Amino acid sequence: MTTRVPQERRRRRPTRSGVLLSEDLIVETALRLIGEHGPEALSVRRLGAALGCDPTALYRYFHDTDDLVLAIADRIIGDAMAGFTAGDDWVASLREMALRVRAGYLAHPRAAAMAAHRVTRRRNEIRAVETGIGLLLTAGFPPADAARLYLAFIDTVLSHAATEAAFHALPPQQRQADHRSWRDVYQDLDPASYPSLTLVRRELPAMADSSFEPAVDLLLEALAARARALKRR
Amino acid sequence: MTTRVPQERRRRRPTRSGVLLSEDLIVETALRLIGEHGPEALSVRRLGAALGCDPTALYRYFHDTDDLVLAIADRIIGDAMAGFTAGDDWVASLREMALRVRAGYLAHPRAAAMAAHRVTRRRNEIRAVETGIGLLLTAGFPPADAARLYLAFIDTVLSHAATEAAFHALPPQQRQADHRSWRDVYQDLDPASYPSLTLVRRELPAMADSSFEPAVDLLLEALAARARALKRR
DNA sequence: CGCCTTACGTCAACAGGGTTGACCCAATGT
DNA sequence: ACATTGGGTCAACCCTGTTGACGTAAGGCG
Repeated sequence: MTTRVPQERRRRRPTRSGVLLSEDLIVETALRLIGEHGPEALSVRRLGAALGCDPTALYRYFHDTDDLVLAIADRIIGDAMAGFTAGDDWVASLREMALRVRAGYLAHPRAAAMAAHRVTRRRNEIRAVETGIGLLLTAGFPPADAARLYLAFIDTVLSHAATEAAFHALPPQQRQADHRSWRDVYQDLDPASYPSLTLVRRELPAMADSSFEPAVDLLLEALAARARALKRR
Repeated sequence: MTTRVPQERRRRRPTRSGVLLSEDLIVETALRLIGEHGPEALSVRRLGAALGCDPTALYRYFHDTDDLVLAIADRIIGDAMAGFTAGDDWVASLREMALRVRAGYLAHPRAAAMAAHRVTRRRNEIRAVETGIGLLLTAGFPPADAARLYLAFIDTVLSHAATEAAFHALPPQQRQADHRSWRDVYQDLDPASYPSLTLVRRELPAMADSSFEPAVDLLLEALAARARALKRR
Protein backbone atom coordinates (compact mmCIF):
# COMPACT_ATOMS: atom_id res chain seq x y z
CA MET A 1 0.00 0.00 0.00
CA THR A 2 1.16 3.51 -0.57
CA THR A 3 2.05 5.10 2.72
CA ARG A 4 2.00 8.77 3.47
CA VAL A 5 5.50 10.16 3.65
CA PRO A 6 6.33 10.95 7.27
CA GLN A 7 8.19 14.08 8.35
CA GLU A 8 11.23 12.08 9.37
CA ARG A 9 12.36 9.01 7.58
CA ARG A 10 14.20 6.71 9.88
CA ARG A 11 14.98 3.34 8.50
CA ARG A 12 17.40 3.92 5.69
CA ARG A 13 18.33 0.81 3.84
CA PRO A 14 20.90 1.06 1.10
CA THR A 15 19.61 -0.07 -2.23
CA ARG A 16 20.98 -3.14 -3.98
CA SER A 17 23.55 -0.92 -5.65
CA GLY A 18 24.40 0.84 -2.41
CA VAL A 19 22.52 4.14 -2.86
CA LEU A 20 20.65 5.71 0.02
CA LEU A 21 17.32 6.90 -1.32
CA SER A 22 15.66 10.11 -0.22
CA GLU A 23 12.90 12.36 -1.44
CA ASP A 24 15.44 14.98 -2.47
CA LEU A 25 17.67 12.53 -4.30
CA ILE A 26 14.72 11.19 -6.26
CA VAL A 27 13.54 14.67 -7.27
CA GLU A 28 17.05 15.68 -8.30
CA THR A 29 17.53 12.53 -10.32
CA ALA A 30 14.17 13.06 -12.00
CA LEU A 31 15.14 16.63 -12.94
CA ARG A 32 18.45 15.43 -14.33
CA LEU A 33 16.74 12.67 -16.29
CA ILE A 34 14.19 15.03 -17.80
CA GLY A 35 16.83 17.61 -18.55
CA GLU A 36 19.04 15.14 -20.34
CA HIS A 37 16.61 12.95 -22.20
CA GLY A 38 13.38 14.89 -22.43
CA PRO A 39 10.11 14.76 -20.52
CA GLU A 40 9.12 11.39 -21.93
CA ALA A 41 12.24 9.94 -20.32
CA LEU A 42 10.55 10.25 -16.95
CA SER A 43 8.98 6.94 -16.14
CA VAL A 44 8.96 5.00 -12.93
CA ARG A 45 11.08 2.27 -14.42
CA ARG A 46 13.67 4.55 -15.96
CA LEU A 47 13.88 6.60 -12.79
CA GLY A 48 14.45 3.43 -10.85
CA ALA A 49 17.21 2.44 -13.22
CA ALA A 50 18.85 5.86 -12.97
CA LEU A 51 18.73 5.67 -9.18
CA GLY A 52 20.00 2.13 -9.09
CA CYS A 53 16.98 0.75 -7.30
CA ASP A 54 13.84 -1.18 -8.01
CA PRO A 55 11.29 1.09 -9.70
CA THR A 56 8.64 0.40 -7.12
CA ALA A 57 10.86 1.65 -4.31
CA LEU A 58 9.71 5.13 -5.34
CA TYR A 59 6.26 4.34 -4.03
CA ARG A 60 7.72 4.43 -0.54
CA TYR A 61 8.38 8.13 -1.04
CA PHE A 62 5.56 9.32 -3.32
CA HIS A 63 1.96 8.14 -3.53
CA ASP A 64 2.06 8.03 -7.31
CA THR A 65 3.76 9.73 -10.23
CA ASP A 66 1.52 12.76 -9.89
CA ASP A 67 2.82 13.25 -6.38
CA LEU A 68 6.34 13.11 -7.76
CA VAL A 69 5.55 15.64 -10.47
CA LEU A 70 4.22 18.03 -7.83
CA ALA A 71 7.39 17.63 -5.82
CA ILE A 72 9.43 18.45 -8.91
CA ALA A 73 7.34 21.54 -9.55
CA ASP A 74 7.77 22.74 -5.99
CA ARG A 75 11.52 22.23 -6.18
CA ILE A 76 11.68 24.44 -9.27
CA ILE A 77 9.67 27.14 -7.50
CA GLY A 78 11.89 26.89 -4.45
CA ASP A 79 15.08 27.22 -6.46
CA ALA A 80 13.68 30.18 -8.39
CA MET A 81 12.54 32.08 -5.30
CA ALA A 82 15.58 31.26 -3.17
CA GLY A 83 16.89 34.38 -1.50
CA PHE A 84 14.10 36.63 -2.72
CA THR A 85 12.71 39.20 -0.33
CA ALA A 86 9.99 41.69 -1.15
CA GLY A 87 11.16 45.29 -1.30
CA ASP A 88 9.34 48.56 -0.69
CA ASP A 89 8.21 48.96 -4.30
CA TRP A 90 5.42 46.44 -4.71
CA VAL A 91 5.31 46.76 -8.50
CA ALA A 92 9.05 46.16 -8.81
CA SER A 93 8.82 43.25 -6.39
CA LEU A 94 6.03 41.57 -8.33
CA ARG A 95 8.03 42.12 -11.48
CA GLU A 96 11.04 40.41 -9.97
CA MET A 97 8.90 37.51 -8.82
CA ALA A 98 7.66 37.11 -12.37
CA LEU A 99 11.15 37.19 -13.81
CA ARG A 100 12.42 34.71 -11.23
CA VAL A 101 9.67 32.23 -11.89
CA ARG A 102 10.27 32.53 -15.58
CA ALA A 103 14.01 32.00 -15.14
CA GLY A 104 13.35 28.95 -13.00
CA TYR A 105 11.11 27.46 -15.65
CA LEU A 106 13.57 28.16 -18.42
CA ALA A 107 16.30 26.49 -16.39
CA HIS A 108 14.29 23.26 -16.55
CA PRO A 109 12.16 23.73 -19.65
CA ARG A 110 11.03 20.18 -20.06
CA ALA A 111 10.19 19.60 -16.43
CA ALA A 112 8.39 22.93 -16.28
CA ALA A 113 6.34 22.12 -19.34
CA MET A 114 4.86 19.09 -17.61
CA ALA A 115 4.40 20.51 -14.13
CA ALA A 116 3.59 24.16 -14.74
CA HIS A 117 -0.17 24.13 -14.40
CA ARG A 118 -0.42 22.27 -11.12
CA VAL A 119 -1.09 23.43 -7.59
CA THR A 120 1.73 21.82 -5.65
CA ARG A 121 0.33 22.40 -2.17
CA ARG A 122 3.89 22.34 -0.93
CA ARG A 123 6.05 24.69 1.10
CA ASN A 124 7.73 26.69 -1.62
CA GLU A 125 4.50 27.41 -3.43
CA ILE A 126 2.71 28.46 -0.27
CA ARG A 127 5.52 30.85 0.59
CA ALA A 128 5.39 32.40 -2.86
CA VAL A 129 1.63 32.93 -2.60
CA GLU A 130 2.11 34.49 0.83
CA THR A 131 4.66 36.91 -0.56
CA GLY A 132 2.63 37.85 -3.63
CA ILE A 133 -0.62 38.48 -1.80
CA GLY A 134 1.31 40.42 0.85
CA LEU A 135 2.60 42.75 -1.87
CA LEU A 136 -0.89 43.45 -3.18
CA LEU A 137 -2.11 44.12 0.34
CA THR A 138 0.61 46.71 0.86
CA ALA A 139 -0.50 48.23 -2.45
CA GLY A 140 -3.77 49.02 -0.71
CA PHE A 141 -6.07 46.41 -2.23
CA PRO A 142 -8.72 44.96 0.09
CA PRO A 143 -8.26 41.24 0.83
CA ALA A 144 -10.80 39.96 -1.68
CA ASP A 145 -9.24 41.99 -4.49
CA ALA A 146 -5.72 41.11 -3.44
CA ALA A 147 -6.48 37.40 -3.67
CA ARG A 148 -8.26 37.62 -7.01
CA LEU A 149 -5.74 39.97 -8.60
CA TYR A 150 -2.81 37.92 -7.39
CA LEU A 151 -4.40 34.91 -9.01
CA ALA A 152 -4.78 36.76 -12.30
CA PHE A 153 -1.20 37.93 -12.09
CA ILE A 154 0.47 34.68 -11.13
CA ASP A 155 -1.63 32.62 -13.55
CA THR A 156 -0.53 34.88 -16.37
CA VAL A 157 3.09 34.62 -15.31
CA LEU A 158 2.93 30.85 -14.91
CA SER A 159 1.05 30.32 -18.15
CA HIS A 160 3.44 32.47 -20.11
CA ALA A 161 6.45 30.84 -18.53
CA ALA A 162 5.02 27.42 -19.26
CA THR A 163 4.46 28.32 -22.90
CA GLU A 164 7.98 29.62 -23.23
CA ALA A 165 9.34 26.55 -21.47
CA ALA A 166 7.37 24.27 -23.75
CA PHE A 167 8.80 26.07 -26.74
CA HIS A 168 12.32 25.73 -25.41
CA ALA A 169 11.68 22.06 -24.80
CA LEU A 170 11.02 21.48 -28.50
CA PRO A 171 13.73 19.86 -30.58
CA PRO A 172 15.89 22.62 -32.16
CA GLN A 173 14.77 21.66 -35.62
CA GLN A 174 11.12 22.29 -34.86
CA ARG A 175 11.92 25.43 -32.90
CA GLN A 176 13.78 26.96 -35.80
CA ALA A 177 10.99 26.03 -38.16
CA ASP A 178 8.61 27.89 -35.87
CA HIS A 179 10.84 30.94 -35.99
CA ARG A 180 11.13 30.90 -39.74
CA SER A 181 7.42 30.62 -40.30
CA TRP A 182 6.83 34.16 -39.11
CA ARG A 183 9.17 35.31 -41.85
CA ASP A 184 8.16 32.87 -44.53
CA VAL A 185 4.46 32.19 -44.19
CA TYR A 186 3.50 35.79 -43.62
CA GLN A 187 5.79 37.03 -46.36
CA ASP A 188 3.71 37.02 -49.52
CA LEU A 189 0.13 37.41 -48.48
CA ASP A 190 -2.50 39.00 -50.70
CA PRO A 191 -2.58 42.67 -49.60
CA ALA A 192 -6.27 42.89 -50.44
CA SER A 193 -7.21 40.00 -48.15
CA TYR A 194 -4.70 40.84 -45.44
CA PRO A 195 -4.32 44.63 -45.35
CA SER A 196 -3.29 44.89 -41.70
CA LEU A 197 -0.69 42.16 -41.94
CA THR A 198 0.70 43.84 -45.03
CA LEU A 199 0.93 47.12 -43.15
CA VAL A 200 2.91 45.68 -40.26
CA ARG A 201 4.81 43.26 -42.49
CA ARG A 202 8.18 44.62 -41.48
CA GLU A 203 7.45 44.09 -37.78
CA LEU A 204 6.41 40.47 -38.09
CA PRO A 205 9.82 38.83 -37.63
CA ALA A 206 9.76 40.34 -34.14
CA MET A 207 6.76 38.12 -33.43
CA ALA A 208 9.21 35.31 -32.85
CA ASP A 209 10.48 37.19 -29.80
CA SER A 210 9.20 36.52 -26.34
CA SER A 211 6.17 38.48 -25.21
CA PHE A 212 6.74 37.67 -21.56
CA GLU A 213 8.00 41.04 -20.38
CA PRO A 214 5.59 43.15 -22.45
CA ALA A 215 2.68 41.13 -21.10
CA VAL A 216 3.86 41.35 -17.50
CA ASP A 217 4.42 45.07 -17.86
CA LEU A 218 0.93 45.57 -19.25
CA LEU A 219 -0.51 43.68 -16.30
CA LEU A 220 1.51 45.65 -13.77
CA GLU A 221 0.45 48.90 -15.44
CA ALA A 222 -3.19 47.93 -15.03
CA LEU A 223 -2.66 46.92 -11.40
CA ALA A 224 -0.86 50.19 -10.63
CA ALA A 225 -3.67 52.15 -12.26
CA ARG A 226 -6.26 50.36 -10.14
CA ALA A 227 -4.23 50.97 -7.00
CA ARG A 228 -4.05 54.68 -7.82
CA ALA A 229 -7.80 54.76 -8.38
CA LEU A 230 -8.30 53.19 -4.94
CA LYS A 231 -6.22 55.84 -3.21
CA ARG A 232 -8.02 58.70 -4.92
CA ARG A 233 -11.25 57.66 -3.32
CA MET B 1 3.78 1.21 -42.98
CA THR B 2 1.99 4.38 -42.25
CA THR B 3 1.12 6.16 -45.44
CA ARG B 4 0.58 9.85 -45.90
CA VAL B 5 -3.04 10.63 -46.34
CA PRO B 6 -3.74 11.57 -49.94
CA GLN B 7 -5.97 14.45 -50.96
CA GLU B 8 -8.66 12.13 -52.21
CA ARG B 9 -9.34 8.79 -50.70
CA ARG B 10 -10.64 6.33 -53.19
CA ARG B 11 -10.98 2.83 -51.98
CA ARG B 12 -13.59 2.87 -49.30
CA ARG B 13 -14.16 -0.42 -47.63
CA PRO B 14 -16.85 -0.68 -45.03
CA THR B 15 -15.60 -1.77 -41.64
CA ARG B 16 -16.60 -5.08 -40.07
CA SER B 17 -19.56 -3.36 -38.51
CA GLY B 18 -20.49 -1.57 -41.72
CA VAL B 19 -19.14 1.92 -41.04
CA LEU B 20 -17.36 3.88 -43.75
CA LEU B 21 -14.29 5.48 -42.19
CA SER B 22 -13.03 8.93 -43.10
CA GLU B 23 -10.69 11.51 -41.63
CA ASP B 24 -13.62 13.71 -40.65
CA LEU B 25 -15.57 10.89 -39.08
CA ILE B 26 -12.57 9.88 -36.99
CA VAL B 27 -11.96 13.44 -35.79
CA GLU B 28 -15.60 13.91 -34.94
CA THR B 29 -15.82 10.61 -33.11
CA ALA B 30 -12.70 11.47 -31.15
CA LEU B 31 -14.20 14.78 -30.09
CA ARG B 32 -17.47 13.11 -29.17
CA LEU B 33 -15.66 10.49 -27.14
CA ILE B 34 -13.78 13.15 -25.21
CA GLY B 35 -16.93 15.14 -24.67
CA GLU B 36 -18.97 12.22 -23.41
CA HIS B 37 -16.62 10.10 -21.38
CA GLY B 38 -14.05 12.59 -20.19
CA PRO B 39 -10.61 13.53 -21.41
CA GLU B 40 -8.87 10.27 -20.61
CA ALA B 41 -11.25 8.35 -22.86
CA LEU B 42 -9.15 9.18 -25.91
CA SER B 43 -7.02 6.21 -26.76
CA VAL B 44 -6.47 4.43 -30.03
CA ARG B 45 -8.18 1.31 -28.80
CA ARG B 46 -11.20 3.08 -27.39
CA LEU B 47 -11.49 5.21 -30.49
CA GLY B 48 -11.45 2.07 -32.60
CA ALA B 49 -14.16 0.57 -30.44
CA ALA B 50 -16.29 3.71 -30.71
CA LEU B 51 -15.91 3.72 -34.47
CA GLY B 52 -16.67 0.02 -34.74
CA CYS B 53 -13.38 -0.82 -36.39
CA ASP B 54 -10.06 -2.29 -35.51
CA PRO B 55 -7.97 0.26 -33.59
CA THR B 56 -5.11 0.04 -36.03
CA ALA B 57 -7.35 1.08 -38.91
CA LEU B 58 -6.73 4.66 -37.73
CA TYR B 59 -3.13 4.40 -38.83
CA ARG B 60 -4.39 4.39 -42.42
CA TYR B 61 -5.54 7.97 -41.86
CA PHE B 62 -3.02 9.42 -39.41
CA HIS B 63 0.67 8.73 -38.95
CA ASP B 64 0.35 8.48 -35.20
CA THR B 65 -1.76 9.81 -32.38
CA ASP B 66 0.08 13.11 -32.54
CA ASP B 67 -1.00 13.58 -36.11
CA LEU B 68 -4.54 12.87 -35.05
CA VAL B 69 -4.31 15.38 -32.22
CA LEU B 70 -3.15 18.09 -34.63
CA ALA B 71 -6.07 17.36 -36.90
CA ILE B 72 -8.38 17.68 -33.92
CA ALA B 73 -6.73 20.96 -32.90
CA ASP B 74 -7.22 22.36 -36.36
CA ARG B 75 -10.89 21.52 -36.16
CA ILE B 76 -11.18 23.22 -32.77
CA ILE B 77 -9.64 26.46 -34.02
CA GLY B 78 -11.90 26.51 -37.03
CA ASP B 79 -15.00 25.92 -34.94
CA ALA B 80 -14.07 28.54 -32.35
CA MET B 81 -13.55 31.38 -34.79
CA ALA B 82 -16.34 30.42 -37.18
CA GLY B 83 -18.57 33.37 -37.97
CA PHE B 84 -16.58 35.93 -36.01
CA THR B 85 -16.26 39.40 -37.46
CA ALA B 86 -14.60 42.38 -35.80
CA GLY B 87 -16.96 45.13 -34.70
CA ASP B 88 -16.46 48.87 -34.23
CA ASP B 89 -15.38 48.61 -30.59
CA TRP B 90 -11.83 47.25 -30.74
CA VAL B 91 -11.65 46.46 -27.02
CA ALA B 92 -14.89 44.49 -27.13
CA SER B 93 -13.78 42.69 -30.27
CA LEU B 94 -10.47 41.62 -28.77
CA ARG B 95 -12.35 40.48 -25.73
CA GLU B 96 -14.66 38.34 -27.82
CA MET B 97 -11.72 36.82 -29.65
CA ALA B 98 -10.21 35.87 -26.31
CA LEU B 99 -13.42 34.32 -25.05
CA ARG B 100 -13.93 32.39 -28.27
CA VAL B 101 -10.46 30.90 -28.19
CA ARG B 102 -10.91 29.97 -24.58
CA ALA B 103 -14.32 28.41 -25.19
CA GLY B 104 -12.92 26.39 -28.06
CA TYR B 105 -10.12 25.06 -25.89
CA LEU B 106 -12.38 24.27 -22.96
CA ALA B 107 -14.82 22.43 -25.19
CA HIS B 108 -12.05 19.94 -25.91
CA PRO B 109 -9.59 20.24 -23.04
CA ARG B 110 -7.53 17.13 -23.62
CA ALA B 111 -6.97 17.84 -27.27
CA ALA B 112 -6.26 21.49 -26.52
CA ALA B 113 -3.83 20.60 -23.74
CA MET B 114 -1.95 18.32 -26.10
CA ALA B 115 -1.70 20.78 -28.97
CA ALA B 116 -1.79 24.15 -27.24
CA HIS B 117 1.94 24.82 -27.36
CA ARG B 118 2.12 24.03 -31.06
CA VAL B 119 1.69 26.66 -33.71
CA THR B 120 -0.37 25.77 -36.74
CA ARG B 121 0.47 28.40 -39.33
CA ARG B 122 -2.75 27.71 -41.15
CA ARG B 123 -5.41 29.88 -42.64
CA ASN B 124 -7.56 30.23 -39.55
CA GLU B 125 -4.64 31.39 -37.48
CA ILE B 126 -3.43 33.83 -40.09
CA ARG B 127 -6.88 35.32 -40.33
CA ALA B 128 -7.04 35.69 -36.56
CA VAL B 129 -3.71 37.53 -36.52
CA GLU B 130 -4.91 39.78 -39.35
CA THR B 131 -8.05 40.58 -37.41
CA GLY B 132 -6.29 41.20 -34.12
CA ILE B 133 -3.57 43.44 -35.50
CA GLY B 134 -6.18 45.28 -37.53
CA LEU B 135 -8.08 46.04 -34.34
CA LEU B 136 -4.98 47.49 -32.67
CA LEU B 137 -4.26 49.58 -35.75
CA THR B 138 -7.75 51.08 -35.62
CA ALA B 139 -7.06 51.77 -31.94
CA GLY B 140 -4.36 54.15 -33.14
CA PHE B 141 -1.21 52.17 -32.40
CA PRO B 142 1.64 52.52 -34.88
CA PRO B 143 2.49 49.29 -36.75
CA ALA B 144 5.43 48.27 -34.60
CA ASP B 145 3.41 48.67 -31.38
CA ALA B 146 0.37 46.97 -32.87
CA ALA B 147 2.39 43.89 -33.73
CA ARG B 148 4.17 43.71 -30.38
CA LEU B 149 1.09 44.39 -28.31
CA TYR B 150 -0.99 41.91 -30.25
CA LEU B 151 1.64 39.29 -29.54
CA ALA B 152 1.54 40.07 -25.82
CA PHE B 153 -2.25 39.90 -25.89
CA ILE B 154 -2.69 36.72 -27.87
CA ASP B 155 0.12 34.91 -26.09
CA THR B 156 -1.52 35.66 -22.78
CA VAL B 157 -4.88 34.47 -24.06
CA LEU B 158 -3.45 31.30 -25.56
CA SER B 159 -1.29 30.55 -22.54
CA HIS B 160 -4.15 31.05 -20.14
CA ALA B 161 -6.50 28.99 -22.24
CA ALA B 162 -3.92 26.25 -22.50
CA THR B 163 -3.43 26.24 -18.75
CA GLU B 164 -7.13 26.04 -18.13
CA ALA B 165 -7.48 23.29 -20.70
CA ALA B 166 -4.62 21.36 -19.17
CA PHE B 167 -6.30 21.60 -15.81
CA HIS B 168 -9.58 20.36 -17.21
CA ALA B 169 -7.71 17.55 -18.94
CA LEU B 170 -6.42 16.21 -15.63
CA PRO B 171 -7.93 13.02 -14.27
CA PRO B 172 -10.88 14.00 -12.05
CA GLN B 173 -9.05 12.83 -8.96
CA GLN B 174 -6.14 15.20 -9.44
CA ARG B 175 -8.41 18.02 -10.51
CA GLN B 176 -10.46 17.74 -7.35
CA ALA B 177 -7.32 17.51 -5.26
CA ASP B 178 -6.10 20.76 -6.81
CA HIS B 179 -9.42 22.38 -6.02
CA ARG B 180 -9.54 21.12 -2.47
CA SER B 181 -6.01 22.23 -1.70
CA TRP B 182 -7.02 25.88 -1.73
CA ARG B 183 -9.57 25.07 0.94
CA ASP B 184 -7.67 22.51 2.99
CA VAL B 185 -3.95 23.15 2.91
CA TYR B 186 -4.16 26.90 2.83
CA GLN B 187 -6.78 27.10 5.58
CA ASP B 188 -4.91 26.33 8.77
CA LEU B 189 -1.52 27.93 8.40
CA ASP B 190 0.54 29.47 11.15
CA PRO B 191 -0.60 33.15 11.30
CA ALA B 192 2.86 34.23 12.37
CA SER B 193 4.60 32.69 9.39
CA TYR B 194 1.86 33.49 6.90
CA PRO B 195 0.23 36.77 7.95
CA SER B 196 -1.01 37.79 4.50
CA LEU B 197 -2.53 34.39 3.76
CA THR B 198 -4.24 34.49 7.13
CA LEU B 199 -5.65 37.91 6.33
CA VAL B 200 -7.20 36.81 3.04
CA ARG B 201 -8.06 33.34 4.33
CA ARG B 202 -11.73 33.70 3.57
CA GLU B 203 -11.07 34.61 -0.05
CA LEU B 204 -8.82 31.67 -0.82
CA PRO B 205 -11.47 29.17 -1.93
CA ALA B 206 -12.12 31.60 -4.78
CA MET B 207 -8.57 30.91 -5.96
CA ALA B 208 -9.90 27.71 -7.47
CA ASP B 209 -11.92 29.86 -9.86
CA SER B 210 -10.65 30.77 -13.27
CA SER B 211 -8.56 33.90 -13.59
CA PHE B 212 -9.00 34.07 -17.34
CA GLU B 213 -11.45 36.96 -17.53
CA PRO B 214 -9.82 39.06 -14.79
CA ALA B 215 -6.47 38.69 -16.54
CA VAL B 216 -7.87 39.54 -19.97
CA ASP B 217 -9.69 42.54 -18.54
CA LEU B 218 -6.52 43.81 -16.88
CA LEU B 219 -4.67 43.52 -20.17
CA LEU B 220 -7.40 45.30 -22.10
CA GLU B 221 -7.47 48.06 -19.47
CA ALA B 222 -3.75 48.61 -19.96
CA LEU B 223 -4.10 48.62 -23.73
CA ALA B 224 -6.98 51.10 -23.61
CA ALA B 225 -4.97 53.35 -21.30
CA ARG B 226 -2.02 53.33 -23.68
CA ALA B 227 -4.31 54.09 -26.62
CA ARG B 228 -5.75 57.06 -24.75
CA ALA B 229 -2.26 58.29 -23.95
CA LEU B 230 -1.41 58.13 -27.65
CA LYS B 231 -4.38 60.25 -28.64
CA ARG B 232 -3.65 62.91 -26.05
CA ARG B 233 -0.32 63.59 -27.70
C1' DC C 1 23.89 -7.14 23.77
C1' DG C 2 20.30 -9.29 21.39
C1' DC C 3 15.51 -9.59 20.42
C1' DC C 4 11.22 -7.64 17.82
C1' DT C 5 9.07 -4.79 15.12
C1' DT C 6 8.49 -2.74 10.98
C1' DA C 7 10.24 0.37 7.24
C1' DC C 8 11.40 -0.27 2.92
C1' DG C 9 13.79 -2.48 -1.03
C1' DT C 10 12.61 -6.26 -4.08
C1' DC C 11 9.97 -9.23 -7.08
C1' DA C 12 6.20 -10.94 -9.99
C1' DA C 13 2.14 -9.88 -12.09
C1' DC C 14 -1.70 -7.29 -14.30
C1' DA C 15 -4.19 -4.15 -17.12
C1' DG C 16 -3.84 -0.81 -20.25
C1' DG C 17 -1.21 2.10 -23.61
C1' DG C 18 0.93 3.01 -28.77
C1' DT C 19 2.75 0.98 -32.70
C1' DT C 20 4.25 -2.50 -36.30
C1' DG C 21 4.23 -6.16 -39.94
C1' DA C 22 1.84 -9.71 -42.12
C1' DC C 23 -2.32 -11.16 -44.11
C1' DC C 24 -5.99 -10.93 -47.26
C1' DC C 25 -10.26 -9.29 -49.20
C1' DA C 26 -12.69 -6.41 -52.16
C1' DA C 27 -13.15 -1.88 -54.57
C1' DT C 28 -11.40 0.26 -58.48
C1' DG C 29 -9.36 1.54 -63.25
C1' DT C 30 -8.47 -0.62 -67.33
C1' DA D 1 -12.94 -9.79 -66.32
C1' DC D 2 -8.67 -8.94 -64.53
C1' DA D 3 -4.76 -7.06 -62.04
C1' DT D 4 -3.74 -3.72 -58.76
C1' DT D 5 -3.65 -2.04 -54.34
C1' DG D 6 -6.08 0.53 -50.57
C1' DG D 7 -7.24 -0.43 -46.29
C1' DG D 8 -9.53 -3.32 -42.53
C1' DT D 9 -8.02 -7.01 -39.48
C1' DC D 10 -5.20 -9.73 -36.44
C1' DA D 11 -1.37 -11.05 -33.49
C1' DA D 12 2.42 -9.55 -31.35
C1' DC D 13 5.80 -6.48 -29.06
C1' DC D 14 7.36 -3.43 -25.68
C1' DC D 15 6.17 0.31 -23.05
C1' DT D 16 3.58 2.28 -18.98
C1' DG D 17 1.75 2.82 -13.83
C1' DT D 18 0.43 0.31 -9.93
C1' DT D 19 -0.42 -3.40 -6.50
C1' DG D 20 0.36 -7.16 -3.04
C1' DA D 21 3.31 -10.42 -1.17
C1' DC D 22 7.76 -11.26 0.63
C1' DG D 23 11.80 -10.96 3.30
C1' DT D 24 15.77 -8.54 5.07
C1' DA D 25 18.10 -5.55 7.92
C1' DA D 26 17.85 -1.26 10.61
C1' DG D 27 16.67 0.81 14.98
C1' DG D 28 14.31 1.02 19.39
C1' DC D 29 14.08 -1.14 23.56
C1' DG D 30 14.63 -4.30 27.33
